[in-house]
Amino acid sequence: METGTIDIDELAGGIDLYLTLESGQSYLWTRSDGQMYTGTRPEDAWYETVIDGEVIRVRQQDDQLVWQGTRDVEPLIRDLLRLDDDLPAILSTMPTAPLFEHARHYASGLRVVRDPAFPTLISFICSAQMRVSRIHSMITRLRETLGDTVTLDGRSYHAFPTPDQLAAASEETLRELKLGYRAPYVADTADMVATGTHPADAAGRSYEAAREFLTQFVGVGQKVADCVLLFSLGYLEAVPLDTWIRTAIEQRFPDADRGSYAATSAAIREKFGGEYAGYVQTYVFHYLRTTDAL
DNA sequence: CGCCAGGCTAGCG
DNA sequence: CGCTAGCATGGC
Repeated sequence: METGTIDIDELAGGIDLYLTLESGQSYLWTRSDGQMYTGTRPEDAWYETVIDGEVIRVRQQDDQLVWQGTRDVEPLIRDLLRLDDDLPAILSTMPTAPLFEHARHYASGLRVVRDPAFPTLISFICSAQMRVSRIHSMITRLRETLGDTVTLDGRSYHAFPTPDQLAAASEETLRELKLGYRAPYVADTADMVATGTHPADAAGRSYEAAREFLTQFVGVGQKVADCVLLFSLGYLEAVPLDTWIRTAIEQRFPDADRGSYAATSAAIREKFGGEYAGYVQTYVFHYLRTTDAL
């Protein structure tokens, strides 16, 4: 086992690990105390996952991120948590309205994640009409049932299934894992990826072309595509229009409602500051979802 | 019991 | 193109 630390003071804008991993962006981590998405901050608990075949354990202790891994996973952590992002610079693009001020203070230290593309694609296909905590349980079941097992220090950890592993599961199996009507979407999309069409191939295209590319996957509309672009492929301008943001538009930005998803999306992207509108949206989403601000 | 959750697809006009 | 019924599941 390798271990190490990352000084939070050296990160521009620091980090709040709890907010970053429990704000409904990433569903690939679990908490060693089993209290994920219960609204409680971990005290001594670790966040744990398997990425690229490596076990990663990380927790926040005072002014450090402490990590353990099957090898030196610090570069992996820096990549996954976007530790190189200059948070103050990004948040300085937030418009000056009370909603944004509240969200910025409420979620101070939250970083947008950079998760691997295939798990993100499947996670957000599963997210349709589903609460955050339940998306996490669905994805955890997929990992524990279908993914590789990797051990660290005598304990087992589970990777998200590969496209081949997920494609090999029947729709019936996926329904037993409580995916509901999303089971055939996941099965069909896993099959597409296993046979050569990869979501990461959306990268490099213009934002709207990348979004269109992703909608070829079964169960992926424009909203899910925006989530993949923002939380995996680094399109920080992508603003997913979910029910929370739609309610906020209705109540606070009614003039941004242009009817279609694409037109409303473009309008709200400007309302949210443009280049980093998706980053801003992630703060607003977490603020709205976990308070009674609406 | 009804309502809602990080929506999408297929079928219709 | 836009509109809508139907779709699983569990917590409140």
